[in-house]
Amino acid sequence: MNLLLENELNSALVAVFEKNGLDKKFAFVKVSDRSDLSDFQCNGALALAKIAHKNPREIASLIAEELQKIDFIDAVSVDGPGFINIKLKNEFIAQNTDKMAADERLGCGEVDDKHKVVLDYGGPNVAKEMHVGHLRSGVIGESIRRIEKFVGNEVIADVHLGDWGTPMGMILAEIIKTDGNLDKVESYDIAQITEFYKRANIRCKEDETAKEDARKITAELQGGNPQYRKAWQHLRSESIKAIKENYEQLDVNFDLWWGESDAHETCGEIVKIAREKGVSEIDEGAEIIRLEESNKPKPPVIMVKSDGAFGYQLTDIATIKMRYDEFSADEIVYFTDSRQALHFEQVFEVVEKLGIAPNVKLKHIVFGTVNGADGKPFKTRDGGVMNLETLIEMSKDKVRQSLPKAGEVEGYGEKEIEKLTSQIAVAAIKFQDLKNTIVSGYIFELDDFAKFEGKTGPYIQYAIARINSVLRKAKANGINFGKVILQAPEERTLALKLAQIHNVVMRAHNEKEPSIIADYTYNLAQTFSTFYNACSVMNAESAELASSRLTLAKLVRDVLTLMLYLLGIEAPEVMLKAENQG
RNA sequence: GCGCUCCUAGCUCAGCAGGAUAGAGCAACAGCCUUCUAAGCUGUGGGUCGGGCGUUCGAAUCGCCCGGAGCGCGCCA
Repeated sequence: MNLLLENELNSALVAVFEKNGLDKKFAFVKVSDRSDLSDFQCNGALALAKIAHKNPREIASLIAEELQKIDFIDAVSVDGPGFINIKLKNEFIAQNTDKMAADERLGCGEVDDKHKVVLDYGGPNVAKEMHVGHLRSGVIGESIRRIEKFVGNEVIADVHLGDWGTPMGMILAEIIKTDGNLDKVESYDIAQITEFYKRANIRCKEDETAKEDARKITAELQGGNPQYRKAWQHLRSESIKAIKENYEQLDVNFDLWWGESDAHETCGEIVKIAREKGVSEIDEGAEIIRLEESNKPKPPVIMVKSDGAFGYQLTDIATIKMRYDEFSADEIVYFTDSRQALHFEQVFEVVEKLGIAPNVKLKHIVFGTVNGADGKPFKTRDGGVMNLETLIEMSKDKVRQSLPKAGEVEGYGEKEIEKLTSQIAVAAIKFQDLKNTIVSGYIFELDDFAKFEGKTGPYIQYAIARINSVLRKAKANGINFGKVILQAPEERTLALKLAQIHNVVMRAHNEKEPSIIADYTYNLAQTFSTFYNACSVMNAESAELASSRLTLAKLVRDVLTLMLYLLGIEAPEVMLKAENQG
């Protein structure tokens, strides 16, 4: 059950359209583009007129006349070429607001076709430091995970580690080159492991024989060489430990910690299935599957490389089979940047060809890369990428400057201040990322992740903190929650904005686009701030009005808190301020 | 060369199942703290929506062409 104001309007419109023999496909309203003229508008008359070759204003007038009679509608007008502008009665909006306040889901409905969805995001690699390039996938994925759950779907989130490719052979080769053997591997921590990887990476770029060694070791590792396996286990578990720390700080969560290596056995099965179906062939020593090239040229999928190791596409294909077999997933969604678009096109096509996951919806949500000022994927000045840890610390430092020191405020010792710092810093970072539409990517500006004014996470947290403060004061002054009365324009605007929640969540869900929620959340916080400035609770003209405003304020707080939750952001109870601040 | 994505205010971006004066944030400028937290609010200035052609009563939104940017294109993942 959702509490959209549009529902009643739409069904009223359908009745009017049917009565007049008009195609009810166009019988719907949307939030008005002209809030000065109306709350909602219906553009159906324009579309109908085009088809029927009639005067749009005539059709619009016909509809408007019928709408006038409806009791919850305040005013209807036909404007411009044939827009139908509708204003609702205040009492109707107020009642709806009361219902929202009483509803535990705040007026937001669930999806009709609940299903099971596997989300594949994060995708960190063993032995590689997590950097800002890893931010988007994790942050977006976490938000989608929460949205999916909230709308009623069953969700399984898989981090899907990169733990099975040539980089594994590269790092083992590098360690052997340095130590002469793998005896010391288990004493290495993540910093040392990362160092080895960096050196391996440089070496393999310059030295073809080093690359050759790495490939050989990779193939043997995959083949089951016990010595390599044992060393690799250590690299893997050390990496996971470090990765978990990073994700924990950002509140990015997973149900599964699968990796490419977990698909190894299934990879073998896939190769067999492909052979049986006769879709694979040997070409230049590799076992490949050719793809349709009718619409555009596409390289074939290399299942088994000429050295016997599995190609990375095969692990993704095998993983889909596993998710289908083990979880009977209805939908699998991947979140990676646009550079992997072709990869997933190929993978999905092979899955289809082999029939290993029938009726599973496979989606690749492509997002833009995090770019530097030069428009290319972000690199720091020294050519590296900024690691995630540094970014978080930097943002925290900025937050600390605006907070009181531990002990300065009663009840806020070191632990509490540190928690506040992290909540605000993480909000700044995540919101900064999430407010961008997925596809477009963004320019990485270090300062943006430590900004707390304007369209930022802390701005929204601040609005929530102010409401909490009002609620505390109201309680102390004996003001209770009451029925919503819409008197001031700021109250009305706020109530209308609140009523959009269901549509916002559903759109974000359908489009897999958290920025829709981010945008709305900021909008609502802004609308609230205007209301807050104009409509005092404590000094309201009457007790009824004070109670009404209190209900509105609390509802706003609850909606904002829920929206932040869906973005993966926490809302602190208070936002403290350092002495020297404002 | 082929394919994908993109080009909107000084900067970073929304808007794009065609519609009424193209919106935010930042930056700039002018106001607002004996009144519920000024991480806030109010207001001002700023745009030939990359260029052209077309479809349409109507195009930032759809189609084609051109220009510019980024990414990808068989044994890296």
